[in-house]
Amino acid sequence: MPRAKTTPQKSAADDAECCVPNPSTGRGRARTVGSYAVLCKALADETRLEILVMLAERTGTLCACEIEAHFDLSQPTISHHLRILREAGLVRVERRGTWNHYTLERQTVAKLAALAALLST
Amino acid sequence: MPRAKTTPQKSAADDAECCVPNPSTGRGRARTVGSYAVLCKALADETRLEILVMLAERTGTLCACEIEAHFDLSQPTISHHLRILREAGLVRVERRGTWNHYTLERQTVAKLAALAALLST
DNA sequence: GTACTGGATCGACGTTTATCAATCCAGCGT
DNA sequence: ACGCTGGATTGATAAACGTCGATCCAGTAC
Repeated sequence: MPRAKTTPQKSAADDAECCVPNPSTGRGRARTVGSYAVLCKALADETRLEILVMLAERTGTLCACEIEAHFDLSQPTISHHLRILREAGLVRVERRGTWNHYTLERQTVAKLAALAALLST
Repeated sequence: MPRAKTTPQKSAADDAECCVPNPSTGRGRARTVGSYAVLCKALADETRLEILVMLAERTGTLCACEIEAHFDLSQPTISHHLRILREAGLVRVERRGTWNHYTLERQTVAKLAALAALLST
């Protein structure tokens, strides 16, 4: 606990405080963070990041089978990653007949940029 | 891998292709991703995100004791999170006497913006 | 109808992660 | 020298995560 207030003398270092007095502690928007946590969690995997880069490189859509062909992972694993990306709002799926076409949800990517901006303030 | 690609030839479905022909198998540059994965992993925790927001709100530094006082977590847990943030290059620590002062490493935050830009291409 | 195929879901297994209590280390003060 | 204090390190534990094989479901083609 920051108990350094008991001796306010200017003994050796007057500013030997542990930190700045910490006023009002801007506790305000440090609570909106949960929304970004799920987003970052979805991005915190190399496979998922690579999928997103694949989608970003192609402006069009990409079907799941092609995504799957790009990795040495099993089909359930890719399906699992796509599910996480979908639930995070990072990709959108469109069923065309039997095949699923995925597109990047750039609106959610913008949220990542918003986080970067929030931390640059 | 029994699910090997059978390369759906034009059996009967003329244009019912699963996706665009997929030429050149763009396997190229989707490899830079590993660098971003560690960054996102460090961000993929609510506590760590909140610490970063605290640091971003204050332009100055923040000592570990004050960070610890903000959470209901034990001291080793906070120390663990700070370690991960440090190893990810997101914060820089400066030992002043007994206390450790942390500052946000905005250069690394810029890397997050770079990822957002990469995905917006 | 049956047969086939793209994809999701279900268990299960091994690894990683967040958390804690206990301990250890390094400065500071008397 | 001591004691005290801020922080890091060390196990240990429980939850979450990534991966797979097996299975199931929904379209399509025959």
